[in-house]
Amino acid sequence: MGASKSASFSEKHNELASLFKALSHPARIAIVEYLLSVDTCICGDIVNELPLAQPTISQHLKELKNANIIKGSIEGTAICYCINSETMVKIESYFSLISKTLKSKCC
Amino acid sequence: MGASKSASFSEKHNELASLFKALSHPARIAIVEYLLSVDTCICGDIVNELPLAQPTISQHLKELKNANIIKGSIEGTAICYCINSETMVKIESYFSLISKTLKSKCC
DNA sequence: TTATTATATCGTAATATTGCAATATATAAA
DNA sequence: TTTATATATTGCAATATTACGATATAATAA
Repeated sequence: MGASKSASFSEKHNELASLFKALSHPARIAIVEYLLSVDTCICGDIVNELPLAQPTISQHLKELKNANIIKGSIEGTAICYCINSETMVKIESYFSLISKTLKSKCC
Repeated sequence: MGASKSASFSEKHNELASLFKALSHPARIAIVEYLLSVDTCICGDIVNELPLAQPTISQHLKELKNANIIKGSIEGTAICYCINSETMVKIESYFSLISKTLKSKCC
């Protein structure tokens, strides 16, 4: 058989994996970095920033939103996306803990 | 068509995406956390720690090694794996920078 | 109401990932 | 050398992801 024995793993491990999966595509990294680079959150022009068709970008945005990496709110005809800093801080803390744990080790 | 327009994205975005892809499976998160939890790097028993067959785990270990998340060295019959702290620090720095950037923003 | 514009959803083809049985490889022990 | 043990590789079936044309939805403008 193949694919997805996720039920065999802990909730925590599955959640972390989902979070990283959302960041595991160059288009989604590019979206995150684009949102970081603009000053405001009015971002109706993501489609013009990436070499992908509109439905594809819409799909990537949906995945980032489902993973709580970005937030979107309706702003007239456009939708205004921005980064969810809570999630970013959460990931930062995770790796900070890992670094700390590693410092008290042999390797 | 489908899958992988990675050539359209920057080297940096592709590298980051690969790194997160390596962490995007619960089994691989479980491996990383197991390696963190043991004191030494002598880790010939990863197979017994996870609900997956030996070839599957071997494959996951290979992916983590390719992404520089873990290091492995031959230790007699067994192979001794441990976390590559350099990579972990690198990821931590990336999210630290993101957090900092977000602090100087409106949202 | 009828465009126009921005975004989402559906359907589907191409491709990638996951998991494992079978098998190969390599080292150590007998 | 033979056997036992640990890990890697191969091949393949099941499943998931990616990309996009076509189309739907929703809000504003004319």
